[in-house]
Amino acid sequence: MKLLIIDDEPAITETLEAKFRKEGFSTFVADSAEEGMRLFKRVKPDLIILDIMLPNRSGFDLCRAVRKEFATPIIFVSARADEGDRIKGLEMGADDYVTKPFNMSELVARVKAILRRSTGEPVQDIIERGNLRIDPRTHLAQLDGEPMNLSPKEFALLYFLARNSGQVFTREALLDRVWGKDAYVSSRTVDVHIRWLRMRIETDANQPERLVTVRGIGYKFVG
Amino acid sequence: MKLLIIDDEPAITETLEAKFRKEGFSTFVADSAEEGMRLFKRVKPDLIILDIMLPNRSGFDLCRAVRKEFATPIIFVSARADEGDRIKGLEMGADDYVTKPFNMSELVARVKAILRRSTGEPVQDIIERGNLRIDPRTHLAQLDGEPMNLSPKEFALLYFLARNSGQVFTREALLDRVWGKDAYVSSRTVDVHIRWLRMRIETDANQPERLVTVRGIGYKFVG
DNA sequence: ACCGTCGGTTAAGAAATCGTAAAGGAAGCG
DNA sequence: CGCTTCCTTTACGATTTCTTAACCGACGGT
Repeated sequence: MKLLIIDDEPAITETLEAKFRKEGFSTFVADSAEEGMRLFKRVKPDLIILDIMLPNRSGFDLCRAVRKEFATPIIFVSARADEGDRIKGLEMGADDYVTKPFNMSELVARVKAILRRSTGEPVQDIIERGNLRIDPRTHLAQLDGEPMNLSPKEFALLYFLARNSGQVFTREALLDRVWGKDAYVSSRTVDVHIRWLRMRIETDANQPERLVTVRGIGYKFVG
Repeated sequence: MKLLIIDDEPAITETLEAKFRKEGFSTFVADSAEEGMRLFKRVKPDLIILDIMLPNRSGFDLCRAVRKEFATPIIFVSARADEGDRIKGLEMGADDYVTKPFNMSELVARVKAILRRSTGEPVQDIIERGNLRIDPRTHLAQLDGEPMNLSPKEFALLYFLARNSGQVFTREALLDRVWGKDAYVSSRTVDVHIRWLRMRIETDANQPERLVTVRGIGYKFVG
């Protein structure tokens, strides 16, 4: 299990690193958001422990950047017990929020709980449907073994529909669950993304066999 | 969805049971760890709500025993806001940890969230009537295994009538419940849709056996 | 049998829905 | 700052679906 720790206080990072190594994790440390982003892309950690108060860009920005493409669990760490920050963090998709000074054992327990939840068997990570293979962990989608170059939204939409294969979703439901609950976007936007996906995975985009329209309802993945 | 509640305070279990039954869960109650383990093995619940403070063996032991073999989600409930317990609970594999007194609606929300994550599907809505099969989740209607291509209204009407098989509905009632309360259309519109459905599911459209007219009243589904 | 009402049937026009292309804007990146 | 990629909106046309209206036969009461 790989852990990415992003904090600019050496005292903190050293303590965390020692503790988590003892618990059997591989740890990577960055002392800025930029360095953190670089490391993230390179090592693709299983979880991020992120300090909000960072030089230059705040931790919020990094969280947003990561969440745009990946579902990697993020735990916020902050010196401020500010309730506003807490809410902001959780709204942004953080999986947990811990204020300094924190109990080290508690943090370890929370990390383990989140990892168990996010990597546990109920959620099958890699999805295979016919000649289609989607791996959310590496953010790689393949068609007949050939990597497709999907945009973040395309990927998220295809992954969601393929994961819930057969089930029909209205455009609104897709916006809720792929775009996010608070995305105020025209529902026709879904159509456009569906079209782009069809051009990639359908042999004949006029006779869709995988991404099927259910007239009056929405779309579903078949296969 | 089956819920196993393990707590030795009748006041708590009764409240929980009432609330979750109202939400549509099947509930099973045990007032000790031993009884809880017996019930667990027999009913294989989808989720366990577990009090830590139990006579004889503590809830921790039960959690460990269950987790040795099964991945059933467990929510801990405790009167103590003791940080040590909290950590212990999370470390042991609890999926959540709630301290008494707790907000009932919040607990329901957490239970639903965890179940959604671990099973991915809510309820079984599929209707089967003879050679007819209607699945609203995939929006697929089949006759002898062959998919019929129903329009949205046709699908909704057939699903409603089949679901309330045997019951007669006036055209107005059908408009209310299939078209919607605020639909302002002629009641004869129903006749037309009934005809289209008959042409699809009746062997002899002149002698309807499934979508039967009740003269002077309306229509009913037989089967 | 007669007559009034009810339901069956059909076709045409209206309305809704979807596919598609293209333009503008936002955000990331060097 | 300029470039690129990605996202969203919008408009128009094609197609499907819905509704209405009209006509006709069937049924039931008298």
